[in-house]
Amino acid sequence: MMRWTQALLATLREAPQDAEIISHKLLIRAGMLRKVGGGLYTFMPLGMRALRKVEQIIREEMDRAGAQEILMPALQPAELWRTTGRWESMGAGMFKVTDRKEAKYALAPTAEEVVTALLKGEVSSYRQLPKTVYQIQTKFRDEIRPRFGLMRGKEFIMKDAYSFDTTMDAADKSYQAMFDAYVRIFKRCGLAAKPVEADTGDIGGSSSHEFMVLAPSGEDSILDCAACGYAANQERAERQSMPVPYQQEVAAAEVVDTPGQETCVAVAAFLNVAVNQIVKSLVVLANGQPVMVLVPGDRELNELKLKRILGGAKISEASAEAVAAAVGPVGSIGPVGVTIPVYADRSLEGAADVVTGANQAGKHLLHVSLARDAHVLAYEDLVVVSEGDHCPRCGKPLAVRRGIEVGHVFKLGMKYTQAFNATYLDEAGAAQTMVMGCYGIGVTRTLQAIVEQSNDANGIVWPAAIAPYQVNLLILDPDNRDVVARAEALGSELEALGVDVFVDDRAERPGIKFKDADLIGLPVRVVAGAKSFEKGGFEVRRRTDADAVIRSPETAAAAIVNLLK
RNA sequence: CGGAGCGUAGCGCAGCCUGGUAGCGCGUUUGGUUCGGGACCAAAAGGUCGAGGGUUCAAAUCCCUCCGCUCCGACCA
Repeated sequence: MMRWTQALLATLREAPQDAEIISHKLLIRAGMLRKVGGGLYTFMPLGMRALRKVEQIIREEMDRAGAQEILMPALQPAELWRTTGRWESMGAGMFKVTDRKEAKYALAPTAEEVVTALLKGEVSSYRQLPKTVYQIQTKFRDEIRPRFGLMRGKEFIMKDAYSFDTTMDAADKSYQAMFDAYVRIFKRCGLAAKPVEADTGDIGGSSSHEFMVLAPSGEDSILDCAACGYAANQERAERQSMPVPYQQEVAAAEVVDTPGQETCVAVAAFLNVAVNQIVKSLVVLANGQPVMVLVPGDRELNELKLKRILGGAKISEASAEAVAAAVGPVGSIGPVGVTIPVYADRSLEGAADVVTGANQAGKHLLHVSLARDAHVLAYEDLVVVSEGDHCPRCGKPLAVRRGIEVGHVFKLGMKYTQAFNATYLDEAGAAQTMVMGCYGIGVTRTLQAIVEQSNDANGIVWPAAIAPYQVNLLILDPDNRDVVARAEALGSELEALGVDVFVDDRAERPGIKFKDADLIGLPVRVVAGAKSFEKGGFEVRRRTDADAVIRSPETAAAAIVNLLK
């Protein structure tokens, strides 16, 4: 039984001005979180208890899925990172430190290298596989912009798990086991988390899913098909491409003056044609070499898709000078007559009467047939999928939603095990490379996502499984010995039944206690006061209920336990 | 890093434009009246005005430099 008068707890009537989203404001106001610096927070006692609840659920489900908990150091020798080349490729996102002997270390942003080196040493036979290990540990990332409290911090707590298998098929099973565990974890946390297809990013590997909590404040966009259940991160989302309508060759390409018209919208208006009759030509650098990409004039290029098509090449923006040197002046470039490689979105396949830049300042070409007038290396899905596009599976329109990424599962294949030469001997005594998967949950982010998804105008509404305490016992007349004695008796009875009780024993007016109880958001509020006893006992109310119910001292504990189920 | 804004008591803010005693609300402490949805009265504590430099008789206020924080874009659990 924790008593407020003894707790390190202060609620705030107003939110600090640097908190932007509701969950951040509420965690600060409810005294659960305090800021230390940008992207750095202290968990106060109440917040700490909620965090431990999330961790415990994760532990239980990881263990249930057959994973084993370990703890690796957060300080990782640079040598390990050099083995995979990520010492360089992680770039500025990784904190690097140097010891007194000038040896370099990474502050763990993740642990593929450490765990792969570990399993390489521990596993030598197929008989020892599969193995999945996990840890719950502080991670460090030098985020360009920490944001929204715990949502994106420089330091955060992550559950990271790693699976090692003999074959791709076996690895798929391990992946599925983790996927299923994630579904259970987020469900037990009271979160509606949606698995969506995702890009693998710098971690690499063949496929991955993110677990997204839908929220307007989320940083990711998700394409969602209500008809068939397809869901994907916008970075990854595909679409059924509808060919642009201009399929008939009508005339030879013809140069027209378009003075000062540089954007697709402007050129379309100037020439009095639809924006999607304009072909948007972009030049980007792939591993430093210029490449042209064509998309319909009303579309955006998805650089990640281009990157995949180009075999993982580093895509970067080309300067206006570089574009001018490669093809022509920015604002008037096009694929006709260029010598650099040209890729086009699938929807442009067969486009035969479109407008492109003429690679001369202030001039465009009418009636361009891509097949006749340009040399397109490949037609691929290259655009950012947006609201209303056709679902790649069923063709129905897709909706765009915002999401908070709370978990991410990856099939890594042999990217890391190959780099470390992490092999085992198969039945025939031949060395084989282990197949790997990795699985992350942002624990601190998950905690905040729970608050983001579960609150009302008065404060937090903790799901019972995560709440720092289950019961908030308000003693309205702390000077009344009889009231205090009966409240204490109920508290002890509840604790004996395994219910965590928080007691507001402050000498404050009732209104203040009610407001604070709503703000802190424990699942059940019990009021003990002279008035409640006149009415027959304790007032019991769930955080989500409109009204309280009177329970006699004899029946209160059982009734409360029942409410918590 | 690019763009925008902010930095004055624990929290929320005013004062700055037009230089001259550092203020308000909440919170905190003490006393009193109150007491079922953020009471009232009285008294009090609490401030390197983000830092450094400059202008000036005089700087929270004007100028310069730096630092920190927040928001919008590229990174990600």
